[in-house]
Amino acid sequence: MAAVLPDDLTARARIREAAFRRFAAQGVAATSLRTIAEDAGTSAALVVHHFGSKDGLVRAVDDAAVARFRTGLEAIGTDTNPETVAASFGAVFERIIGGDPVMRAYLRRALLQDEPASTALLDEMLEVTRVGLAMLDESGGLRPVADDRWRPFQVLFIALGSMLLEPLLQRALGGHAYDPDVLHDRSAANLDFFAHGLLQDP
Amino acid sequence: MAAVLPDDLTARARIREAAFRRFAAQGVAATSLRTIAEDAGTSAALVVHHFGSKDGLVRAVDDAAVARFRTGLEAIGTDTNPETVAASFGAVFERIIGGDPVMRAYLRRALLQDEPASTALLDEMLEVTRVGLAMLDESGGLRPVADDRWRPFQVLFIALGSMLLEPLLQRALGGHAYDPDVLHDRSAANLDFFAHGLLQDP
DNA sequence: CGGTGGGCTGAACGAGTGTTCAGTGTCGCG
DNA sequence: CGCGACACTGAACACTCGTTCAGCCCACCG
Repeated sequence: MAAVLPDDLTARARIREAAFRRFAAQGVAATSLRTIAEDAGTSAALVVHHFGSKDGLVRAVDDAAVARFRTGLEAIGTDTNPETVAASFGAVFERIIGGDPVMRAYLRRALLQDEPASTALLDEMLEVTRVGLAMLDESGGLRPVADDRWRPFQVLFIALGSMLLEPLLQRALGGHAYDPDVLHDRSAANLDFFAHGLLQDP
Repeated sequence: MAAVLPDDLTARARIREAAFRRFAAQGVAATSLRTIAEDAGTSAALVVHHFGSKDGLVRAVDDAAVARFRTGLEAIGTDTNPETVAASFGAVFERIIGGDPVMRAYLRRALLQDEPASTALLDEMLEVTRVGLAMLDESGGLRPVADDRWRPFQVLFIALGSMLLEPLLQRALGGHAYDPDVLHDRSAANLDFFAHGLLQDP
């Protein structure tokens, strides 16, 4: 069951893309070079020829994924309107990865490991969240709390939760968790949650 | 570097425990039967003798983990005081797994897969969350919202986020994310978040 | 034209995998 | 005591893994 990949890519690019998909779907350890080679329509030896070793391939795939993610992040980073920032908090990462199931699966696996690439990605997300919160704070949009260390994490958990537990959502919703309609509803609910919390005022 | 395991367990139990730790730390695919056997102080053949196959061992480890988790859950499930339920929302799962780093790592990996055991665990967590929310709602503690489908997930994401991203927290905090003091502060912050949200009232 | 170099291959290697198997020791029961 | 049942072992099996290597093809350059 070879994955269908565009023919108009170099073999090197086809290999990297095939590896990206396999790593996302089943993890690095469970994916053999021969499987990747078959997906890419080449031989295992060519994989080594281009990337030196399996580790080299893993690094190349990681780098490409990080770069792809950063590009999406920069496109959003130009948005400095506090109100929009607040409204899109829950949707920021989802806008980047909402349309890319393979990327979501890849991130899901990457976030669990403590390899350099994963570490960098996570720290970056946390930083973006902190910057956004700081902007919101300057404009007086944030409710003061006794201990503000946890706010970035709370925001991040809500934003990433639907990605990390996508399979659970899929099951519980009985449909695609990243369907545009579903995503829209969820973002609205998250914004409401950020604004007022869950509990009744006493 | 064989892991230190109690001598007063049957070989079968030692094997299961060693497998539990290895699976949690490095995943199933990256763990060989010989490594597990060495940790348990026995031979690879004995692993097969007791569990039939590696798959059988995986299933046994999964079952044991699920059982252990359920036991913790039942101990909490008897608590029906609405106020306590609200106060402990963020800490419910953390109280079960807060003192057990191996269990946390195991869950972290398990939640990503869609094997039966992982699926059952997650669905169970979601169900517990729903029941807790329903109790809270009956006592009038929940703020009415337009779309309440997402509430259980929001609660679950906050509760599970610190476990799923424990390595990130560890890095960002510069200390143990499940240190009792840290855990206490985080639970308080989460309760505040649930109560009032993050944003300033207009 | 010959030559050079890079993309690319199949076959092979050694290491490690899960699993099988014949056989050893050691209990408890009739 | 004898005997079956059971826990347990080392050696071997077939297989897959990542990696190596000699060599093929073909575009490009002098």
